[in-house]
Amino acid sequence: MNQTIESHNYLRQFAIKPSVQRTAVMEYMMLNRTHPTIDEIYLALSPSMPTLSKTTVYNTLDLFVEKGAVKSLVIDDKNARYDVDISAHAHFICKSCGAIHDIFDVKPSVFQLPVNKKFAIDAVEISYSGTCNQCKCS
Amino acid sequence: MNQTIESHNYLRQFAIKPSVQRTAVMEYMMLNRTHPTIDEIYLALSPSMPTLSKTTVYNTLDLFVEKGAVKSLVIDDKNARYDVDISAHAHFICKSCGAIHDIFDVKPSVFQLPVNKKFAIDAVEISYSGTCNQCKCS
DNA sequence: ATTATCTTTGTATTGATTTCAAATCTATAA
DNA sequence: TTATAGATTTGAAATCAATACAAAGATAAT
Repeated sequence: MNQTIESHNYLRQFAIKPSVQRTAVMEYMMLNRTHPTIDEIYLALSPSMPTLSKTTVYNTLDLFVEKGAVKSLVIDDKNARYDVDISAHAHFICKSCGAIHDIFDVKPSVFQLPVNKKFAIDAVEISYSGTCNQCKCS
Repeated sequence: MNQTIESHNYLRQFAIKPSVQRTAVMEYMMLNRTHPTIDEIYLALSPSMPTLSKTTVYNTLDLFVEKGAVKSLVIDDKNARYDVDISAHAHFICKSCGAIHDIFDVKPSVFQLPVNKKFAIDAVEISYSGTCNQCKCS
């Protein structure tokens, strides 16, 4: 399968050994760019991989984050979210329905890391919140 | 006590009825600007208020956030954090020790909310992460 | 003083995440 | 091929922050 090969290669780029489980998780991330939770990934893959364990999904995402292949988001206070798009962009969470959306039209300078004498800053997360139109109009 | 009166007045400004518990929590927040967790607040007040319930601390902070007297932070994936400083500023979390620090020297424009057709954006949280000097040098 | 309302409390429950040891898989050398 | 070491996966149990909820207590108005 084409997608499988793509996720394979992507994993290799980050020095991640592509096991069946890891490839399936990465393939899911690449096809579903919805900032999924562990549970969503597990529930989506479980039918076609009945032996998959949720612990494996936790382990796998931890590894992906450690290797820099995906970013973990803390925007949602209920669950950890994961983003396969590691480019500089912000996120919006609808406080009503919980959906998370990308916000790309943010000035690049916003993502510049400030220099600080007390801390070595190496990452920034920009999280907007409010209500999405769908929730607003219902 | 002076601090008690101050927190009293502060609560009134946000239309929060100042009960004994609410005043104690707000007083703690004003004297300890360390972005405490629910547990930290509870453990700090518990000795002098033996009947205090942790549920009350949860209820109280929920109310404070709802009324706009404090901001809740999602920067820490382990616990909710609360900040009595509601002015526009960013935060830094040390991934080693977990401490959270204010970052004030961020350009004000960074806190401007983008206009978006799909969402009504009404808040932004800017979270930096890395390692603090204390952790780096030990 | 009585009643209605608001607030606090404690217990029980939920649910995400972690821990951990056993089982399974993979790669390589003998 | 077979043996073996190392890496990965699995499932069960434990942890712990957060929530739900109903009873108890406090407050304010009549």
